[in-house]
Amino acid sequence: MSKTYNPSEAESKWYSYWLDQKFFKSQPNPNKKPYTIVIPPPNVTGVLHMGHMLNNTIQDVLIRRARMQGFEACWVPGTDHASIATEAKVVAMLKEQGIDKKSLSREDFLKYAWQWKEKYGGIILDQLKQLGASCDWDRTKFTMDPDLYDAVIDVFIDLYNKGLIYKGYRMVNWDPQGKTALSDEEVIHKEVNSKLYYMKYTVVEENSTSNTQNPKFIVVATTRPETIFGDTAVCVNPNDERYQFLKGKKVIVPIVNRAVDIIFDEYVDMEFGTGCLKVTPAHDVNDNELGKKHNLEIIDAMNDDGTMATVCGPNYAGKDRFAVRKQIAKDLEAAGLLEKIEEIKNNIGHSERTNAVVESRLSSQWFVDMKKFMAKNPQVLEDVMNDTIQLHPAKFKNTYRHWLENVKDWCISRQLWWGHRIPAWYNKEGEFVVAKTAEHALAAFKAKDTKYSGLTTQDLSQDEDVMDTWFSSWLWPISVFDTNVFKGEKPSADLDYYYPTNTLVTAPEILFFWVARMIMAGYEWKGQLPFKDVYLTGIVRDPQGRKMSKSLGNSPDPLELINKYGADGVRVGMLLSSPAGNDLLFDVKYCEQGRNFWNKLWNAFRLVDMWEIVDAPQPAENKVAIDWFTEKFKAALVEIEDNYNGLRMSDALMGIYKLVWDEYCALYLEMIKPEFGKPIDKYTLVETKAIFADILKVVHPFMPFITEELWHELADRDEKDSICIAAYPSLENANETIIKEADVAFEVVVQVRNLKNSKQIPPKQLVDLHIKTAQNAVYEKFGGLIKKLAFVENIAFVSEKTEGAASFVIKGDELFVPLEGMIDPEAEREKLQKELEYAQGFLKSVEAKLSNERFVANAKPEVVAIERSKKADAEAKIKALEESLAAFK
RNA sequence: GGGAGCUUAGCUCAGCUGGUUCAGAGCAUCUGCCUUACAAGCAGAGGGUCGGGGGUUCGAACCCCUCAGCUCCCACCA
Repeated sequence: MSKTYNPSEAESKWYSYWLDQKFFKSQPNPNKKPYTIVIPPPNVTGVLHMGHMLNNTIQDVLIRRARMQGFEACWVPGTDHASIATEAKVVAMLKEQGIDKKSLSREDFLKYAWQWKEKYGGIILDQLKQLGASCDWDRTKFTMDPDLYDAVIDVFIDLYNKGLIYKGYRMVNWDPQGKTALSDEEVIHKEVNSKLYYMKYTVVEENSTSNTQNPKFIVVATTRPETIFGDTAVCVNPNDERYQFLKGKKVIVPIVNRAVDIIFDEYVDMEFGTGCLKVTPAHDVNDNELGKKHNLEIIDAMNDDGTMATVCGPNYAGKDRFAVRKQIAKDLEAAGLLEKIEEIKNNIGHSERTNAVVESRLSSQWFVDMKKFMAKNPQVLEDVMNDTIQLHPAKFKNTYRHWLENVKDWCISRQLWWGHRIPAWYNKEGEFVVAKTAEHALAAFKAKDTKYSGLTTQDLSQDEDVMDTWFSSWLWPISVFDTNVFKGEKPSADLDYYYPTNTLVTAPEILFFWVARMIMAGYEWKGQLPFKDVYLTGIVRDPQGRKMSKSLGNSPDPLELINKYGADGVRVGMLLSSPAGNDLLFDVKYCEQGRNFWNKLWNAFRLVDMWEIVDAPQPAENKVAIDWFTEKFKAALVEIEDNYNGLRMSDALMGIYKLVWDEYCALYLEMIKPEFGKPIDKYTLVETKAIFADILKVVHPFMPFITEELWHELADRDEKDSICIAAYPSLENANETIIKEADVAFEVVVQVRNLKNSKQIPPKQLVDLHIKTAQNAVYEKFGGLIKKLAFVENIAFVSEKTEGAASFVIKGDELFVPLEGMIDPEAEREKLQKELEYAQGFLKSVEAKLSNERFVANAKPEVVAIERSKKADAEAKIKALEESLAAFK
């Protein structure tokens, strides 16, 4: 009864074994170099999706390989509190229970939020375990753990004290659904179909006696008629001939019936719309700039939830902005003040998290002064540009630079409760100090001025807002190891040892959100870069190239995939098609291929496992097979290593795949395989198992479970002897000679097999092989293997062409397979003739090159030498072919 | 509107500074095999004038120009 492999059983068995044995646990070890990865913390309440699968498989492959290579491998897991996303989920959950967030106190709301976090938090980490992720789980961190929370507060205070954080009343991106400010990076611009409304503004004539019967209008085009309540001017270009008559005039804003000034500014594009721009300083960034320049009044016409403000009057106040847009259009039409509506396409900002249409809104927010910050930390840009920090693929360097060179101040306050609360304290007059606690704040007030001497902590209230999630994640590579360093203390032993980390694996979408800012934080608080390599993964798409999304339902459930193909199969499936930085079109067929791969490995083991040992000398061809494979293995390993070093994970995997499938299974095992039921010599079996063990090691980072299973099947091992801590095979240069010789032998095998195939001779039917060559040695050395692989009975060296034989030419050697009666001489002749013509054509092109003086003079000597040897080879081949052919004449 | 990148076999992609192996890999396809490790397999085979055009060079998938198509990022034109 042959053994079978059950992936799910093996996966749970070996994963708990690894945990029990603490193989993933890491501590600073002065005798080893560290290899560190910090996980991009997934949302604490998230569930595993295909992007995580890809991302974490890559990290696990890297970390497992490093561990086997003798590094002190440390992969730190954790989760992110995801302020706005989590708060939105909790609000939705409460709503389902009939609870309105507004009815809750901050404390009560946070209680619910924490309950939610306890319930759903960490599910995703358990899912990662099913994938085989070898994280040091004892180091699991959460961005709102007390110490990490503290670190964020310390950082805020530190930056404030350094003058790098300021509070400002400014135009910010406002999410009316989340009712919070957003940073520029959280606004996604999408092209949408909009309407351009042409509205008539009546021109006020100074001389009121002039014809009121026939008032003059100017027409203003806008996509946002609902903001007319905030209009405080109409602007035209001073060079616009059409509107010169408006100088010093006022116009009446329709519906609102307010007279506003005409202002002139070159900002206005004469080509767009009518060349008249309504200016709404409270609701548009540009209008706001114009407002400042021309000293305009600011009228805020909208509430924080996107409904219209009371200033809009009873007909509109309290109604949603989009409803009012339509209503205004109607009302304008009714009043005869709407000239036309035009369909246009324009870009509208949407909230990254809630997808609500973002408003520009004036409000009081906290900002990080990025220009100052960058001036202080020029390495943030330099070290990426000079590859001290390497981005993979490198094309992202440009993107990175462009962003940094145009970086805007970072709005870090969010009008939410779930997050790190801003450590600013206000007195009743609204004056504030930044301090860690109310007590500190009180002291700070008192230190500022004696007029605060009567103040008590009761008089102080803390800022209601929390910070942008990324304001905690940017500390991640430091804060998972040490949080006191932000207080200005000496770095902990952990931080000193593990930092900087080695490789960060993440998505290009968060290059600015996260990667760039981690680099900033790294220099600011540790004086050092946070990682050396950044591997930017692509987006996982479906086979049609569409982004995987819940609404399309085109995303497979990762856990179902694991169930079906085994974690090993899915890991391989993810990486088979995933060059760094390119999107990958995911198809389950890759998982199938992955499953077939581990199945292949398993069957190879079954074969090796069933052989009985015989006490006999080792056959010569087995020795040759072992020698050959040993060199082949070295050569493959060098190539695989090179791919790893360039973080070309798919290429590394493909190298391993071919090593296992083509070289080890299809060739090596077939070479040494005894006849069915026959035993094998001891030496060969021992060697074969040793080779197998080395192969398992190389495969292990990609397929950890089955390799662990086979590691233990292959030999008796005690419980400390796991493949995940076994020493990775060392790199050695291969002896290319034997590899090249073997390639000639394999060419013979293929030719013989092909011959049988084309003549419909059963593959296992024995044939003879005659070889006409000047160099017998190679054929003698590999003769045994040729016989075995090609089912050849006798090999004879001949000096003349064999009659009645099929023939082929390899290099300058002629080979014959006598097949009396099965040969069509005419067909043979034609085949040889064709080959001859090809070879002659080839020779001609080589000769043309060599006879070109400029080639010989200009080309590198190596290149010329190569051409010369090509010429010699071609000539030898032609000679052999001609001889073969001559026999037919 | 600015910037980056892509176009190589039916599909997904390699091809590092122009010159062995330069036209490749995996999958798919076709042919023949249920040969006791594996049909989730074995043995073979076919398939591309490297998006079009022009140029530089002894030599171009690779460098330059140009045209066409696609993708992504950034950006406040109502």
